[in-house]
Amino acid sequence: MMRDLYCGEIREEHIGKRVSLCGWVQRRRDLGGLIFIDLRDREGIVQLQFDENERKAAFDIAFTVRSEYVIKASGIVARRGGAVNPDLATGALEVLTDEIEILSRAETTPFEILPDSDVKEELRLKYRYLDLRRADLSASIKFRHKVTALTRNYFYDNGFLEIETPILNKSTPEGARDYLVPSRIRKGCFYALPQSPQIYKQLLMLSGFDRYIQIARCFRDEDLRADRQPEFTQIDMEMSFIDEEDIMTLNEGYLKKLFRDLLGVEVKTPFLRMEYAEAMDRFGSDKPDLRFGFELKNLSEFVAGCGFGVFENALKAGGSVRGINLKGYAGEITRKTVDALTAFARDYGAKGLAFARWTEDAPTCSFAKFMSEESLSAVYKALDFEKGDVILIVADRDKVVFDSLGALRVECARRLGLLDPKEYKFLWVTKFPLFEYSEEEGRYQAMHHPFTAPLDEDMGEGKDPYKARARAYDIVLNGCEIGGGSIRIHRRDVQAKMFDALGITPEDAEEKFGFLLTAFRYGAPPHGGMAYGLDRLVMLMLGLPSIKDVIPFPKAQNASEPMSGAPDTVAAGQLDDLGIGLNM
RNA sequence: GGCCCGGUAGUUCAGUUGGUUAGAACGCUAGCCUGUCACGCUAGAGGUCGUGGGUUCGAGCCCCAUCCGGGUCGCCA
Repeated sequence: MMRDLYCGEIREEHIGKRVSLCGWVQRRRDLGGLIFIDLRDREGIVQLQFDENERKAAFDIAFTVRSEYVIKASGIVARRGGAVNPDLATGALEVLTDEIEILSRAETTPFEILPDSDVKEELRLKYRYLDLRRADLSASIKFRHKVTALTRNYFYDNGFLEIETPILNKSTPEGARDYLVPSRIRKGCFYALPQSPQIYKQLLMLSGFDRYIQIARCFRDEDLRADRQPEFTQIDMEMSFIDEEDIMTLNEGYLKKLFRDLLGVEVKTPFLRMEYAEAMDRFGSDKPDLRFGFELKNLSEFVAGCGFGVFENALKAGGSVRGINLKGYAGEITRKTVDALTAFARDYGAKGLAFARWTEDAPTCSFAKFMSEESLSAVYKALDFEKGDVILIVADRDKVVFDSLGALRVECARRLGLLDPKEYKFLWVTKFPLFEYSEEEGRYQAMHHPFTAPLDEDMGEGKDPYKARARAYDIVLNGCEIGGGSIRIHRRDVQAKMFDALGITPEDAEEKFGFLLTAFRYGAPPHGGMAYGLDRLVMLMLGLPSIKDVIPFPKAQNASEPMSGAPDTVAAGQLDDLGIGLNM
């Protein structure tokens, strides 16, 4: 029964040899007394040839074969009698088939199994097993395997141990919503699925496994996006007796090897490093895309008392006025485009967009008439505004200014075709704020997580803890956060201060994280680590628009799985076993 | 929860100002064809225009409601 080799593996060296192949019928071409079948398996396609005059029995079976039938075929490999197909690795060869067995018939599939077929995602997900037969999707899944294999090997070679952490965990309701799993043995109690293996990997450090790696499934019950699934995979690592530099250097080596071996792309190391504050100031984002310019300029000092109410009010409210210059793109960024960009900026909270466009002798400016001439020329000068340019300005709270301008510079680059998916710009963003204020909750929250160590220089007497920066770092690729991590707190007193600053009482801390705090009593090494979003990383490497394209069985936007229908209701008896009653 | 886009044959889509029997391509079925590879030629089958209501002599098209899908903002320590 066993095949001799994969269809896509047949080469010149097999000419004259007899082979047995198994696969799916991609296409049948019936020329009368001659039939060709393209046979497909996971490694590719080869052409089977059936000649009525020479091999009548096989020909008669081939006549009845239809698309997606599963067949076994045997015959002699030969050079093609007709033209070569340059699009196939096997394009100069064919198998003169004398034996064919239909292993399974197939109904007409709901969509054609073609590499470039453009089918609604809903249908693709419902019949995902058919979608996975398509060459482009199956190539992505195979590529993903290569990434995980290389990843394991790289970290194994560097002394890392792969260790599994639990899936059924205690819920620690900081951060994202947990997926909960009811306990039958302890009715009324719930496990939570891990949002990350964070606490367990830290405990592994306390246990002495000083280099840990895991390719870990993680779960977050939040809304989906093109780059966000409720169930996703992290490349998760942790190390002891190291600092930021050690982790960054090791991971630069990893990414360099990953991109060289799997994409043939040489990336320069060390990567550029930029503090969070600089990233925000220059790019309005903590994950700036460095493939293009359009940097933000702070115009606040030039527009104080300028006469334009919108600008002045933003400053009075403690905000800022900032702008970008789309240098030389006045031709492409038309007035109509500016209107579209204004609508775009509104999505990010901006109330409007001040702009100036200079195509003719003098600029067209949306705010010149409200401003003193000195202020206007100061603004133009600060932005280096010249003929051929378009400038866009937002005045608001800093958060809105950064969010909207940060998004605008990327949107403009996208519209101008400046985003080359084959260009890879890596960046470490460092020294994130330790805390961020949540307006919804009315309190400070940990920006990374509550186990992140503060910078030594930001601690101590008289320092405002809420201005402290963290020993946290993100690795950014082309404007996308592909990973992040931090040096962790390994001293109980510092951890206690951290909880105190977060408004978590010692009793709450004990209740939620007591086991970790207790563990710190018995000798904790300095440690830190990071984690990559594997799905995003693979998506970016392949230049694909969605992580669904690199996940075999992804969830749809409503977090359901269209093929199986999960999530679904369960029998009343199952709920009784769990002591659960529904209240809907 | 907000905003944007979409739902017409198995698939991808077109469908004019509201007007005769809703079209095309691919796929499917049958026939012919010995060098195709997106084979070709001929013929054929295939439709709850997402659903419900309304306006109208007449609705795929207009109005209201609703369901489903995608993207995005909020959200995602």
